[in-house]
Amino acid sequence: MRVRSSLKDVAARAGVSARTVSNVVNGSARVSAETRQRVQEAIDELGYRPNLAARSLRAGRTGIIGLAIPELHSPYFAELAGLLVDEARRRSWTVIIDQTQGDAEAERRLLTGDGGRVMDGLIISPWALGARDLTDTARSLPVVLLGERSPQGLADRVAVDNVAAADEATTHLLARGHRRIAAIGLQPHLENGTAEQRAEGWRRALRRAGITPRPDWELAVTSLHRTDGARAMAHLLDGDTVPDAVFAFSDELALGALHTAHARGVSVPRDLAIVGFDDIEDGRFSNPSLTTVSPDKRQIAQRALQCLADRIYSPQNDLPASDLTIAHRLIVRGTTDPAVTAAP
Amino acid sequence: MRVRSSLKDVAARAGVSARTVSNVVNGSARVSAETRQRVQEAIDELGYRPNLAARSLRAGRTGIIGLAIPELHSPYFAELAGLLVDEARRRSWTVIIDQTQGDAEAERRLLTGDGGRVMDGLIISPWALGARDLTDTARSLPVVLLGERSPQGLADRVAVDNVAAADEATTHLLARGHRRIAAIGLQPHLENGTAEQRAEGWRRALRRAGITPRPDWELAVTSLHRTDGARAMAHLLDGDTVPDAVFAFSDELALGALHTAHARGVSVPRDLAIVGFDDIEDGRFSNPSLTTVSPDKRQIAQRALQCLADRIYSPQNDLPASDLTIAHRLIVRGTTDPAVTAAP
DNA sequence: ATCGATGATTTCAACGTGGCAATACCTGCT
DNA sequence: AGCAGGTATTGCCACGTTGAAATCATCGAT
Repeated sequence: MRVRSSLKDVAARAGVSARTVSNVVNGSARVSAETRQRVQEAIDELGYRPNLAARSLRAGRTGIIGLAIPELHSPYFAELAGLLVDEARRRSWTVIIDQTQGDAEAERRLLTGDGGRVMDGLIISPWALGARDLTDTARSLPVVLLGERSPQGLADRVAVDNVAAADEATTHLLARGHRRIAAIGLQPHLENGTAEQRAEGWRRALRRAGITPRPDWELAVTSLHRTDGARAMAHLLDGDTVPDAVFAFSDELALGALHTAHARGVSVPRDLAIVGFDDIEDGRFSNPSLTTVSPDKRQIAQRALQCLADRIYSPQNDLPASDLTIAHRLIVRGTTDPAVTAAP
Repeated sequence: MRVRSSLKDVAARAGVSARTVSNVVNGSARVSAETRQRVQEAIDELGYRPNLAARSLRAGRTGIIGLAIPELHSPYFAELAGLLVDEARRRSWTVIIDQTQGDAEAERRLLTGDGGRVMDGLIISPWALGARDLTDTARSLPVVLLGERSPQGLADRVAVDNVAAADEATTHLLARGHRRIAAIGLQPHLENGTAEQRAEGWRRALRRAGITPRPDWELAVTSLHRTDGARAMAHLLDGDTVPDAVFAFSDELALGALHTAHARGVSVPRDLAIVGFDDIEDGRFSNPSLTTVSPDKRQIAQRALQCLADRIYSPQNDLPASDLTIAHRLIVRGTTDPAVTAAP
């Protein structure tokens, strides 16, 4: 049981050298049809499979890339991870997924490659780590950052234009006549700047409409889960002035807010409009369905892998860091437009 | 840039042999405090990291296990994957995730280890592949099946008691006075037997209550997504007799059904009660929140990894296949009980 | 018959690591 | 001084694969 045959075994059985077997497996050199067939038979009979560890040792590459995300159970990251795994397979790479849980130590450990280096490259969506922490790693390993920018210009970056997208979402609410618009999702405790950018877009849109953003309506959250959104919404509803619209920095926050509104008997979108961010599957099927900013996730996956491929296969590590802006669009659904009910 | 130092480099710098450096790294032999410190300094200065490919080649193990699931973007699998990754890290294993998309070829390719073997073991949740296909693989690689049973007894299996759980869910609906109970989620096109087991539990509960299960109320779906649930619900509402309750074989199906009910103006739970299966996060925050069968996902992750560990570290591959039944419980929420509204 | 060219196959070495056994060194004892 | 009984360190090899270069065979042209 659990027998493993090597090139040598196959070679012995086929009566050729190990190198010839290697050539057959890789198609790397010319091999006569006759020999090829004989070798192939031996391979099949022995059930030979190449040993990837040996191959990697020789080649200096593993064919494995890492994906570091805060958590896999959150729909946005799960969807993104799925797309990345697919896209990686298309390039015959395997993906190792690591969850950092927004833990700075975990993110750092991953980046420094503690305990050994397996990955040819790394795609990371940093939360706890600031851009400066990423600098060292990017020097020794191709790194693509999702969302966060690397100041030294050592790693590529793929992200949506958060300010513009948030502005657009807020402007949509303004256009529908809302004036008392709160924002949920600030994360002052994290190094990550994404939330602040979205807040900036929200403020910008309000100011343009002649409205002064209320600081007490910039609601901070610990994480981006539904519970946090629910709690923030409850807080808003308990306030002296109640908003007539909410821009949540993630769909999960938005869905949590929606749940609280429903539980408190606040009618959405009549008494309260809600816009989310991410366009996760659940938002399409919530009641009412969720208006949201939809980043082109497939594009994120494709671009991130393209960046990685460029660096991994580049002879010198002299590529300038690219900063790719991903397309996004506002999808109007039931939480801002009463006319929308059916699922797409 | 992108320099990699090896044991040899460290050895040269510290003025010792490569073997001694190896000893320091692994703590495998006695090394004098003085030497250890000198070596450690050299390691730090050079930023040495052990080469895992070489280590694997030598040891015959990679420290990597595979996780094959149909799709990562589906919340149930995403949550489960997250738990498995966590649990694996606790055992210092890394997880490679592969999505089979319910594609028989993909599942088979993965199992036969086409293109080389990296994994020390595999946890697979088979859809397209029947149990018999799994037999060959399990002979050469430790395999744990999630849900499906291996007939030859070659692979371990971890699953909930689907029949009992479905029976329980249906009995709950009966206890609340429902009589016209439909089932959504049959998958006659798949080899996977899970759906059929849940259908069996549903039929059993109905019969015990003196009700003959209507075959036209066993609704088949292509996949377990919200859309499929929405479509099935629409079909039911268009029928001559309309059910007063629905048991959906997954939470996603249930949420899709809930969405359609809402869109059609059917009040849940007053006119229609709904029970799902999986206890995904979204169900806790839907409006109303979703009654569901909750399998102990953490237990699934722990047990699956325990099985794998047992086989990987077992000197002979002579362990009998274990068949572990995972605990589950019915969580009653808003879609069956009007008294429940708030999120837990 | 000899040479060159082309194609097919082989030999050699090396990637970085850890198991094994050998060696060097030290301490205390007779 | 010689020797047993440690402890600390080292050299050699193999794991399975592939790049580079060498060898062998074949065939057509001179």
